[in-house]
Amino acid sequence: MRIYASTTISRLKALADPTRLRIVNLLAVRPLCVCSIEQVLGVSQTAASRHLARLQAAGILDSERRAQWVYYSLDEGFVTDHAGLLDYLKGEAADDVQLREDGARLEQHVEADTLCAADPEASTPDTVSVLSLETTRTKRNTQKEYV
Amino acid sequence: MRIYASTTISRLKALADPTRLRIVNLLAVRPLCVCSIEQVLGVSQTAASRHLARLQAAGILDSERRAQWVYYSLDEGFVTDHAGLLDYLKGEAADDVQLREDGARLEQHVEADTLCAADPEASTPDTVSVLSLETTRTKRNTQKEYV
DNA sequence: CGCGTATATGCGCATATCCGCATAATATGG
DNA sequence: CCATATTATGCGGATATGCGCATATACGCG
Repeated sequence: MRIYASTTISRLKALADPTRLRIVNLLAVRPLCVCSIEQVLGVSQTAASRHLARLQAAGILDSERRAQWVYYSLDEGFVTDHAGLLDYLKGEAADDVQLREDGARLEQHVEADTLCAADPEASTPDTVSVLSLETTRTKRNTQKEYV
Repeated sequence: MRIYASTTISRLKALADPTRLRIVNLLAVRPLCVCSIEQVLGVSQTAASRHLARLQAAGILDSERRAQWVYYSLDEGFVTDHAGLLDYLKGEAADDVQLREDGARLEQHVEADTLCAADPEASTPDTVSVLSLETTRTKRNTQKEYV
């Protein structure tokens, strides 16, 4: 197995995949759990999990477990240390049909409140217990008909 | 063979390779012929040619034949349309040991005038004939002892 | 604990990538 | 035309990547 001399390479490699770029495009809007990403992008659970792991290994994403769900978000260090790269990608995304459609689809799900679980941004784990989230949506598959 | 939905992906894929990033790092300084790139980076002729072709296919490099030599340079359109990406890469290069060493080695070759052929920037093909280049260096292998 | 949901991972397969060797293609000069 | 130098490319092998299937793991709940 090859070890890359620079992590610049692993970052670029991580971003050089259509599905992973779509994921970063979504997470630039807001953190999401794995099942939401599956929903919005229409990719398999396996693919979503694997691509997310790859992006996290490259230092691009961070993850936080909350109950059964794992929320992925852009890594804070990545956002600050590689703002130039992120800005470039956002510019490219604005010109890309599929990435724009993904963003629109995400927005629809947010407005219709059809994402699999509560908004992770609404509160930090410290202030509100996971147990108090009554709006939790269950069973990933109940959403699949909407797609 | 897969066709990528967006050329953003092919650009990132092209850059997501250590040797190709080293090549872009050199060509950001000045255009170079294939044999000079071999010299400075210490890579095989095959590898240099293949990586250059990949970068050119992604729209990152441009090439111009002059006599037996093919000079590669950063594509003008790439530099203007993707300045953000290029700037990011330059910033990363400043922090990368190998890329800095490559730059220093290139500078040494330039100052010692040990590159394989005359400076392509000195003149355009229109103003000065190829035949007038007396400083042409020949036989790629004569330089190899210096490495 | 046992069950259901969400996520991660081992495995095999198809394909892509990277490399070196050999050779072809291009260009110059005698 | 022939020899030489530079660059490109066909080929095969080693490795990496992406995917789906099946299964393991983590978590909350009753």
